Amino acid sequence: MKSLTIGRAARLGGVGVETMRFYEREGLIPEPPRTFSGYRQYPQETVSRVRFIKRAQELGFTLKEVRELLSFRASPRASCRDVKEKAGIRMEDIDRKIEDLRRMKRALSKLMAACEGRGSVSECPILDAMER
Amino acid sequence: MKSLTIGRAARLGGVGVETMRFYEREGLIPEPPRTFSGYRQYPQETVSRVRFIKRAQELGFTLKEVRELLSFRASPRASCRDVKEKAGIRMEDIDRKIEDLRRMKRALSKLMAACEGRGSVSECPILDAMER
DNA sequence: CTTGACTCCGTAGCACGGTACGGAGTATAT
DNA sequence: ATATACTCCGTACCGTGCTACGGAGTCAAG
Repeated sequence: MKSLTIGRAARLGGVGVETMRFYEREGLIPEPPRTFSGYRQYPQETVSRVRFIKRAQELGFTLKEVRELLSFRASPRASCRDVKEKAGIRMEDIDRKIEDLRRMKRALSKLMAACEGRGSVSECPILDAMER
Repeated sequence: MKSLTIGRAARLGGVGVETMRFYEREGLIPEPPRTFSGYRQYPQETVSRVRFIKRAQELGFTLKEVRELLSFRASPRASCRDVKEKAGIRMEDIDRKIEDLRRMKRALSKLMAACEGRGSVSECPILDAMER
């Protein structure tokens, strides 16, 4: 099992070098051992961990939540239910966000439909609707 | 037409005093005249401007975009079409965001469905899916 | 006239997730 | 041997939209 330099680990994890160091500062990946000259030596495991983080982000989890998920993973006391609960919170948040965006979309498309797209701004129904 | 202190204008605009000063720094509202002792004296107009900003935000516009909309409003060279164009960009962005969220939602609900919600984390399908 | 609410200013901080800088030392390929 | 690429560290900065602080001065009501 050979270890990886930060650059290689970053490439394999799909992030930048600075992001690796950022994750370390944030406690998302453990501090790796160092070479004699101070270079970080990452085990393969850290690469999967970085990918875990990225995948969780794609599902909408914040880094704070990712930290929790990671701590669940580490603790044998944690149950599947804890994870599902977090996922449920995520879901609700996603639903809320979708709803907000739909509202915006409806309002905006109504305004856009009212706007012919010609004439001066002084008669623009879009701006008009916002003015008052 | 009497002028308003920052506190009154803020209340009427539905924002905080600090927000008024922030908007001024950001060039979103004009610098008002001052009293002898340095107090800002806002015309009613500024209140509508603040409300304009708030409404545009509700439609998903960033403050940067709001600045553009405001400059359209000010310039007689700008046309309704410019505004509609910005609104179109907003729409596309909203659609993209909704799509992203839907993707997350789909993925997440699939994972949640696979998870019974009991047992140890070591067998949690949600975490499993993220690990690799 | 006093009290309390308001205002002034500049600067700093928050959350979020990174990104960049710069000067030094180290590793690697040729 | 040398050129090039990589790594180290601390700190500062990005964008987004505010929010907070603190000490001093001012205004309005009673």
